[in-house]
Amino acid sequence: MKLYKQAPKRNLCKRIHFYRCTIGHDVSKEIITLNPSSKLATQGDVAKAAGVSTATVSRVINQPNSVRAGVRQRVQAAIEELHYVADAAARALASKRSRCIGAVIPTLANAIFADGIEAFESSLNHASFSLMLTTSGYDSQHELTQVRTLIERGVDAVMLVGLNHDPLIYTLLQQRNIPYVLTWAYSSDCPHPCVGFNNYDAAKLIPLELTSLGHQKFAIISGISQGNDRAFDRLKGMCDALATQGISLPQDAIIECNYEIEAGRAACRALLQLPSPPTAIMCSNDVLAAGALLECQACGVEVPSQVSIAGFDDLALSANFTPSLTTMHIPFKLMGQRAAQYLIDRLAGATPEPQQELNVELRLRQSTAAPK
Amino acid sequence: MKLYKQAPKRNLCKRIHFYRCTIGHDVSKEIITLNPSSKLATQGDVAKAAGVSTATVSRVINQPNSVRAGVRQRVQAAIEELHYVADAAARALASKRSRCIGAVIPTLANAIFADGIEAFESSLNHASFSLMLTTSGYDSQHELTQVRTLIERGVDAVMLVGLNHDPLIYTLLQQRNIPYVLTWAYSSDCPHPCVGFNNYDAAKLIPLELTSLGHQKFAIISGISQGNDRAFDRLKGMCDALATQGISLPQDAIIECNYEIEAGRAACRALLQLPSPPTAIMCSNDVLAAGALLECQACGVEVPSQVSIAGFDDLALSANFTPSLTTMHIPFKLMGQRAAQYLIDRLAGATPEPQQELNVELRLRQSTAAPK
DNA sequence: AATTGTTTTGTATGCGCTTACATGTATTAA
DNA sequence: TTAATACATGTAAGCGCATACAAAACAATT
Repeated sequence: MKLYKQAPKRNLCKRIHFYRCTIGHDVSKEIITLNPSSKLATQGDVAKAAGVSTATVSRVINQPNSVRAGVRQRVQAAIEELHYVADAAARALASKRSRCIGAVIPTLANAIFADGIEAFESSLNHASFSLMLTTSGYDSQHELTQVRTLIERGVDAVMLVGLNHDPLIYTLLQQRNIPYVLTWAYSSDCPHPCVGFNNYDAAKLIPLELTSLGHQKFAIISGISQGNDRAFDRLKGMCDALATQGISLPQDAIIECNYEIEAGRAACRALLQLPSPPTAIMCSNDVLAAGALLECQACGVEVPSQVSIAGFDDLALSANFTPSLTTMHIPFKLMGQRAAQYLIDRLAGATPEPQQELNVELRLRQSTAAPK
Repeated sequence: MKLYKQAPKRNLCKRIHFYRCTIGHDVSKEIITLNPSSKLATQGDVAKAAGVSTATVSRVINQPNSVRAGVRQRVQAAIEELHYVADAAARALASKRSRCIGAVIPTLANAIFADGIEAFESSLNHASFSLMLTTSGYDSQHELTQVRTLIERGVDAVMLVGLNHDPLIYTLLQQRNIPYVLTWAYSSDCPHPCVGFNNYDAAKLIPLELTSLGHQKFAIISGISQGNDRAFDRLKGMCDALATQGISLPQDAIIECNYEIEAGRAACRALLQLPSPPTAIMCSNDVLAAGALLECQACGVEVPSQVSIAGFDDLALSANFTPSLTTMHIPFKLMGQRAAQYLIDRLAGATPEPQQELNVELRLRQSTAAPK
């Protein structure tokens, strides 16, 4: 009995060799034997051990090249010897730099922000910055609270998602001269530094593609647009592009809901039940599109023959559905890297390009086709 | 034309009322007018303004009850007046407490850790702690590096995922008396504080359920077990439980791969092509199970009639597939809350229960059935 | 009113580091 | 060789706060 129909194209997997690792395996090379009750070594201890002043120790750590090689090595040896670790609070107090960068994202759920944040964190790490991450739950007042918290924590810079924020946030940041960058969105006339893409323009591409396939009856499943400029812009982009094609959507063909798969399903269900159901459903996010697709599967509605579905964001899942999901691909990883680099450069005193637009790409896949 | 087959059960969505919010909308009530070039107010400024000493200002902030009401109000007024914000670095230096808690998780992708971390962060916030989040990429040496970084940052406590870590991590933490908690796993004989569930025991339930349905030919798609105790335990649990049923798996029926949907697909493809393909595929994670399910869909293999598929983690998506995915439900949110509470209590000087086991629950859904 | 005990407030030190400035040493040019 | 210069290192002053201890104010008791 061979169930399988098609030949494999690749082999991403490894065969197992298990029972070889036991819990508690030891991979360390170095065990420090230090009296836990004894005080931690300070810069002064290192200085004494190396026979130099604390200023020299500080220089070895912060500007190694300004110390002669012989002295530097002696200090470094003492640092190793004493397991010296600089006290971050003291450094921050004296230098006025915490080397921490704060970020406020709407949520960690759905992996919508995962790739971008992971790249952001990784880039910060490489530049010896740490990430202080908070979530706002898509609530602009909570976002303000979180920014306040980050400022109190003494972060050197802040990353935010979207263009639309309580103006007080900018006031607070500017007052303290804290660099910040907006992400997940871009606008050429944005008065703030931003790294992202134009949600409005990107969203326009989807209905244009679908009308060129011959669709006339549309519906939209959108995120809650109030307080969410990305959702708002995507929705407006879709509507405006339809308008250029002479199509205006009835109110009941547009549904706003949370970015949850169940919500996408429910919205799709409602749309399919309309007196005159759409032949194409555009979703402002892949989570919603996945919900719509799954709802169609659950109800036996054929995609794309009975209804076309398009998403936005190109999550990892989307290419793997059957039918695979047509969606807007966003270079999230690059976005995270660029946002991090912007802040790192700013903190280094440089003046990097404040508005950076990223290219998006409509990935046409199986979930969209000409209507019957 | 009515495409829709079944009646809606709920309406999670809101109708749209858009074009009412424009980018840059103003939701703030307070605009601070402060000379950006002027120095930020310090405790001394507040003290002067309120006619008290800096010690009193400090007390108003840290132990309000120890200050008489009248004085306290005067100080608070001065704080407001001057927009005083305490300097976190100075506080940390003087008090030896940063009120930051560090966490190292394997990855942000796939939302595997999202719910737990979000709850963790939220709980910390409520107790005035901030989260410093880093990722290890499932690499124990990188995890060690990240823990070192967190320690250097002066975090008050640390959260880790899994039971199995480089022993040096414990040494470093214990030396400095930094509380820590392990999560996403639990073992009654774990020598470290942990909040989680027994991956081994939980995993056993799945093959037992499937054998009771009559399955005899199994395959497993596992995460990479080396260096990942959760993956290892789940895999071992499944194998051991099968062994109790007199079933031993051939080597080629077990595939380890990364927690990526494409990897799950590829693994499933390979399994279905075996000379004697399984009637049940157990996946140690829902991402892999989703990949398996989607691969079956893509190839026209019927689930569960031709092959049963089970997952682990109960991600939001899993209940929404068609067929819906049988999987192990884990109370991730609760886990995050409990882990945070443990650390908060420890830092408050209490001695909370060091080992906390959470209940898991096998959610039987449509993707598993008796074999033909 | 005097005494004792309790609560509230002030004084002053130091947390551990960075950095401006002073000092000392090596290098170069004249 | 000497003076001028560049470079390396040391000295010492805070950074802004918490907190031990001292002092003062207040309350309770006699």
